[in-house]
Amino acid sequence: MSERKKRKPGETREKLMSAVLTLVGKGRHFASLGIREVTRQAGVVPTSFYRHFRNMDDLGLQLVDELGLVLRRMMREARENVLQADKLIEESVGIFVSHAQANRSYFLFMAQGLAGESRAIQDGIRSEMRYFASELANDLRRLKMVDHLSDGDLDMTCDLVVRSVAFSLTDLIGVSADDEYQIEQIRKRTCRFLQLIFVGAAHWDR
Amino acid sequence: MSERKKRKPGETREKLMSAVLTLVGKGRHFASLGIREVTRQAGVVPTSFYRHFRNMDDLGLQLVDELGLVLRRMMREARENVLQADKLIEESVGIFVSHAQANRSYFLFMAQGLAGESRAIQDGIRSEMRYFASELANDLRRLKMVDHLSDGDLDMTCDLVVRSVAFSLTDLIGVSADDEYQIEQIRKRTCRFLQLIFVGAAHWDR
DNA sequence: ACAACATGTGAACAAGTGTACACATTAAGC
DNA sequence: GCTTAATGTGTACACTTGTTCACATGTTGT
Repeated sequence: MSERKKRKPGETREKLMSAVLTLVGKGRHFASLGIREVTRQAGVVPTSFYRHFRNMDDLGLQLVDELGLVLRRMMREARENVLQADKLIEESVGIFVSHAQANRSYFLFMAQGLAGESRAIQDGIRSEMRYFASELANDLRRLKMVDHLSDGDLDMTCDLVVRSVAFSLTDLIGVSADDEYQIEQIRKRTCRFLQLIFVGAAHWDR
Repeated sequence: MSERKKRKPGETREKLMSAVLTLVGKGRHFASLGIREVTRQAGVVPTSFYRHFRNMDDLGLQLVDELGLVLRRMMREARENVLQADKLIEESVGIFVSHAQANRSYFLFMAQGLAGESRAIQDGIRSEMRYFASELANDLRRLKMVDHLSDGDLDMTCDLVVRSVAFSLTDLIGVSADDEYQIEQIRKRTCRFLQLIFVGAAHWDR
């Protein structure tokens, strides 16, 4: 295979997907976007859309896949940086918040998709959250922090943790991306939520 | 004032608002609805819309107000029926789930609005949730169940409770309205979440 | 070099959109 | 009963929408 010429393959595809993210980042809702609007934002003729996607839901599903990559990157960074257990929550939530800012549009899209119009996208995002929760359960087991919990109870706990963190996305929506004070408040509150949950888990028995 | 004739005042207004709820109940997202589509569903000519609302966001805001009434009715029913404290969680979650089924469209609209396109609607729904959480805190204080918690910690706990219940709305979206088994699963899981949170609150200190 | 293919483009269409205006009907107040 | 305001209706206009088609261009494999 030789080196690529002027136009990289899949360049328009990327432009279309990031056009959606741009519009979502500007406050638009995915469900209200049309093909023409997206192609216009991407600087491409409407017909090009069909070269890469069958319809908007198709594009949304591929965005969910990219979202999965973003989440995995975040998870890896958390695993590398959270070494000692005592600051586990603070570190993890901090990494989450900074990723949510760096990839704001992806997380906005995620928050929208959970109650969005496309069932397939809903399921995709829910599936990503389940995977995330199960990985979290694995990590907690490995760190020997939850030996007294049954597998089912640990899964439930991690599910609740992931949900609580995900819900804080709706808080982040409400503040402008550079309002450091408000973001710090959200970060602290999310930490307290998780601490409360882990205190509950530590005293859970039945 | 005399009795009303054929056309009740505000009849079209109601028809428009419930037309939106009908469409949302069918799986559509509020952000993707247009004036013409709503008036068509309501069996009304497009121009009538402007007699009652300035635009779709205006209608959405008035729907948030009605949602507030629905939530208050639910709260009243919970207060009447939850007498003994030992079954507090089961009873409350049960009442929530049954209300969420009876007013499915309202709660779908609520779940959508949290990450919706209109900032005003987002804020409205968040405000309803805050009110709900503060009322819950009052009740718990009155029942003498949380004497060891400071006001701030109690507020946080109730906030987390309300969020967890609200998040289960996104679960209810995913199942058809008559899938009793799945709904029962969601009910049980939500109960466990709340139990875990309350165990955490019972052992919370600092 | 040439065929096969993937990708981008412009014009075109029918259908749907938001909104304004003038007009009809009804309800309420004097 | 008459006036006034509120509410519903039909028409119209300028745009936007999704989608198709025929065609141009560039890339790849042989």
